[in-house]
Amino acid sequence: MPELPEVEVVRHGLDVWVSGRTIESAEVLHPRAVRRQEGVLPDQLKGRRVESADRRGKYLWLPLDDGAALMAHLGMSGQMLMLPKGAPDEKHLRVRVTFADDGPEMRFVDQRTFGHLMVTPLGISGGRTVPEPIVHIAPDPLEEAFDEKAFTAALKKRQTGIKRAILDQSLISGVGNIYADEALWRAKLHWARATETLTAPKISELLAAARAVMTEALGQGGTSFDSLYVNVNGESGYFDRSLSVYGRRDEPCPRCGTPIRRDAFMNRSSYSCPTCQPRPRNGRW
DNA sequence: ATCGTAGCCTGGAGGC
DNA sequence: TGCCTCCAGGCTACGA
Repeated sequence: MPELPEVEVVRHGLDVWVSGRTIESAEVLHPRAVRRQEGVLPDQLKGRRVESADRRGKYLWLPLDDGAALMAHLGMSGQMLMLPKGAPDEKHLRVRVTFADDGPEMRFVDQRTFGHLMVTPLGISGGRTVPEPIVHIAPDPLEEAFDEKAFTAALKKRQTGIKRAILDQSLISGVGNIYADEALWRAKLHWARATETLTAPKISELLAAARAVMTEALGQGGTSFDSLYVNVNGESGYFDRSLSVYGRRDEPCPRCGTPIRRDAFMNRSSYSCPTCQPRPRNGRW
């Protein structure tokens, strides 16, 4: 499941493989794979040169030489793959982009179709140039532009639980269910802890934990539970071995040995240690 | 404005 | 064996 570290691995791969290349054609094989302007995307891409590959949170984009950008969100199962021309099509191939040279083509493959591509103008947000549709999302914690004081102030104003808050991309971007659980465990915070009860030092500790776990995951190529997350060469990451709580129901807490619990949360799961992360008396869901 | 939830989607796992 | 239900979960739309 691609969160910030996984998307960064893909971004880096695209930067290496497509920067400076000129797009020859684009082919859309599934209508849901392109949002807003599926019919014109091929025309918008044809003949454009890719400048680089950029990212904020879980969004990545390729700035183009006409000032627009090809933006991608991988959703749950999206992959960006580089493959030689003529390689057999994947079962869930959604978009194919070919280049005006002999190098590999770029493919957007997505089993569950939660991901999408889009050609969009660029705008300004948080001191950076980003695609217009995502100017509302906050900087991610690995960005220079991330403003810890502003984040702390905004967080304390929220009337909700801490996990719900850090999954809100308008407060902090790039954190998904896996790294939220890992960061909360490292900071010894229960997911339902009311945001307004957190002190600035505790928020700072949580942020440091989020940065640390995501940086470590990046160093191991990201987290792959199944074949759904892979880099541009189709290779899995192996940070799943280093996860402390996520997906480890009933396994011992690496810190104290208490069996990890799984709670239902927002129609999905939260993993935590009952001893290190006691349930707050006045928690919020 | 703020907060919380349903629904989108496919395929693997597990129950019967 | 095959059918059924559950589960994974980021984001948008929408209701309170």
